[in-house]
Amino acid sequence: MPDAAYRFGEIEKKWRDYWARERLYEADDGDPRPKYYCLDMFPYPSGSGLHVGHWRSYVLPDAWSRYMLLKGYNVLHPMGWDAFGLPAENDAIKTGTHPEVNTRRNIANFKRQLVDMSPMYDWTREIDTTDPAYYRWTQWIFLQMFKKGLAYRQLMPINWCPSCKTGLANEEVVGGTCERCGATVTARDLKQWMLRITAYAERLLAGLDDLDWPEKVKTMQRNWIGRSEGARVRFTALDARGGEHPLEIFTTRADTLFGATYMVLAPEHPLVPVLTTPDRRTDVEAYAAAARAGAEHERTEATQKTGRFTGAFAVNPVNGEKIPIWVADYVLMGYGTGAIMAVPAHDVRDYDFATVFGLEIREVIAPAEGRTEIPWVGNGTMTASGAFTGMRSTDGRRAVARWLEERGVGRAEVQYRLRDWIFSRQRYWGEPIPIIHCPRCGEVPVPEAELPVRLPAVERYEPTGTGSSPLAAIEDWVRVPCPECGGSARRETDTMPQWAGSSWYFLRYTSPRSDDALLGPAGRAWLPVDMYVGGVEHAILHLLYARFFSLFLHDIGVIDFEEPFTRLFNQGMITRMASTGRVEKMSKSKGNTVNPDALVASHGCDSLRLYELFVGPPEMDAVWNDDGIDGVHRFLKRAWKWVLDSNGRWAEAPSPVVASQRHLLVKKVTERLEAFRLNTVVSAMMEFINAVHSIEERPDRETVETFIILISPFAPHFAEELWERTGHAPSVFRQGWPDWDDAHTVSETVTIPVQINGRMRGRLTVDAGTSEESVMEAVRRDPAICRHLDGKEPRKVVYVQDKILNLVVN
RNA sequence: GCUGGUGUGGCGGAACUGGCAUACGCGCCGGUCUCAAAAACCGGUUCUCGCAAGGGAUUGUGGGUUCGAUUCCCACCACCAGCACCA
Repeated sequence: MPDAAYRFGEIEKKWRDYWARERLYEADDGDPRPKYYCLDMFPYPSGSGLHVGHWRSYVLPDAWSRYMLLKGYNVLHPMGWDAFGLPAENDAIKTGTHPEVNTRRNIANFKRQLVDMSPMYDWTREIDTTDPAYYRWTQWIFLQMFKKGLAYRQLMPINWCPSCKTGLANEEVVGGTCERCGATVTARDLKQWMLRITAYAERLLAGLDDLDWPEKVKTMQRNWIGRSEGARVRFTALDARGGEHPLEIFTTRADTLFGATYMVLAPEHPLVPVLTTPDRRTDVEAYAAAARAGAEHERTEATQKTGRFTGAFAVNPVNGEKIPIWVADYVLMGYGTGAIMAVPAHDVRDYDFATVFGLEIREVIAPAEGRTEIPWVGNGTMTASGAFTGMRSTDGRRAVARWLEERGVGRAEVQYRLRDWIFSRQRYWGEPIPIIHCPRCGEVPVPEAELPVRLPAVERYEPTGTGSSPLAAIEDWVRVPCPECGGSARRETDTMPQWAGSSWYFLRYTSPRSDDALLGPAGRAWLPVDMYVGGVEHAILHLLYARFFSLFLHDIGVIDFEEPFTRLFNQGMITRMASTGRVEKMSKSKGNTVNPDALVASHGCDSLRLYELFVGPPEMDAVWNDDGIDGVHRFLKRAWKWVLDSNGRWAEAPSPVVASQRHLLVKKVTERLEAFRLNTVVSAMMEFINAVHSIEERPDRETVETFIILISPFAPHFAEELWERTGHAPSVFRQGWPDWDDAHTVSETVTIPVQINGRMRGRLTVDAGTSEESVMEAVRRDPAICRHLDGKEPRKVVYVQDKILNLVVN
């Protein structure tokens, strides 16, 4: 007599061992079934381990992968470690433990916790970005970019985090603070490695159109790339001695060129020292120096416009007018040409500036009918604009650009907000940049055969703070012969940012042990990724970089597609009600985490998996409820009992009610799963158990089998155990996903709500397909409904067969 | 300011294509079992008037379309997220 109790602890261990032994999750390169690649964003293996919020992001793709497996796909569902990064390094500084030791320990702990979830990861394909066999290829990609001129070194004013003592990418600066540590970012001039992502701006933008991604993420990327169409216009600036200097600006509003009443240079603009007149030099230089010292965000947060007049003037090419040249920090060197023409009548920022300094405001666009605001930034009709007067501003923009081009003083141009990617980090725990600096040959790539350039052992992990990484102190590592001339040369000591390894890891899972190529021969068939699941916090950074790497690898023939992630799904976060009554993100730093280990012990892995799905719509944030898991646990116990109570004593055939419940369940679960409405999948199964429970008849074998297969992606151990106990050989995951027949999902009688003047007044149970006349007949025989008619005849009868009857009376 | 999202019971949420609002779960109330408690199981639970039968109200607010609106349209409010002097 088998044990009737639901002993989840024993069951879960039994099947986890079985699946591992049977290698159920290993994806076979040669499998003839159609492939399906379902990818989770791989984690940074932090020391603090997993909380129930992390679980959520892994349970959904796992349930989806198991569903695809049951649908007959050859599923690849891998996992790995994004293990370079500052926490391990900071820990090394504090404790002296080598980051590698630390990282390995954290990975082991993280993996143990992940295994507790019973995801169907193919662990034979596990990768680790800090493994030299892996980062060899990260370095290889860098070298290919270097050879194509896409990686270059430049002295740049960069974002510098004084706490992390390293430069940051623009993408890593959030509201003027360091994304990692929250310190205020300052500006600093350093020679930096850059990746020319801007060369791909147009393709990164265009590629978004066809992706099955959340619109929100696509919009964020579009905004980040920030394409604007406009014109480059050459003014002529005059210095104090009458010398002429071309001064180029970018504008999206060439139609307002006649309204330019002054010009503004960014404080860093090279013409500032050239143009400033001697009497103003001290003042202007002080202003420019102060502006440059402040970080960019300080400039953008200032409410009051500031600036200085250089004393110089420029000539407007359309009318020969001389207008004053100012310096102001509201113009940024990093966008366009670092100089603008100012049209205060039609630009809010120029208007604010002109108001502060009393500069001329000249209207050249007549606003739309009836509007009188100044500044008017919309379209309108051009006025006081020479030959262009009377044109609509949209046409005028093109006309002016053409006019400028004909005279060689301008042309139409597209600008992007996107800037090149600052790729240098002055830290230890990252991929060494594989370049050698030779005094004779310059920047020489490390020969590919010598990759990887391994991280050397160091004694001190502290960043120097001087702008060099700790690697600079290892003389015998730094000093190498030049690969080209053999003379003495020095290694590059900067390392790559954490984003480097994650920009291409999804490729490597497909052929993780390939030694002679980034992508092995079996790899291509798995790609691209069919479903990518992860948090929306990577909407810009990681996803843009990964797309950039993919475009590049496509162009050099490594892969044969341009977009790596066909479909993207963003999970919501798990939040928790704080004592203040506010909802906060669940995180270690907030101290509000819920530990899954305890819940696995008390309720079981399957209950927790189910609750992670049931907690709310997957794309939205969800508030964790400590008692919520009790509900799904009770459901599992009821379902368990329902199956085993009739085990071996099945009904010959299902009653019509049970049959219809079964087909309805398959339909609901399948449709809701396809729509990613996982919370409602769980409730559909609960409703089913409630329904068959109240029917109080023994189920037939097929109904029970169907239920077990349907629940298996969500509660795999539970399903596998019941599958075995009901007399099947494992595994339930080798079964096919059941079908439903619509003929069974509709019942023979229907209950029709009866409304009178739109208000619910009763219900009628009739045969499906009953005619209007018969229904009206039934209404007349029903006194409870008739009394609401007040003895009157309906003025209008609306009858939707099998749906509703609405009677309109006056 | 711009862009995107969200507003439904005490709480998380459900509602296919315009057709019974509040499924499912939590919590709460009552019951069974127990010396007792927990667990488990059974029943109830939008608000409101009413002893009841029954009535009325209700999907952020105000309008509109419709026999009928959580769903479509217009205007507004609140909250959340991202971006923000990008010329």
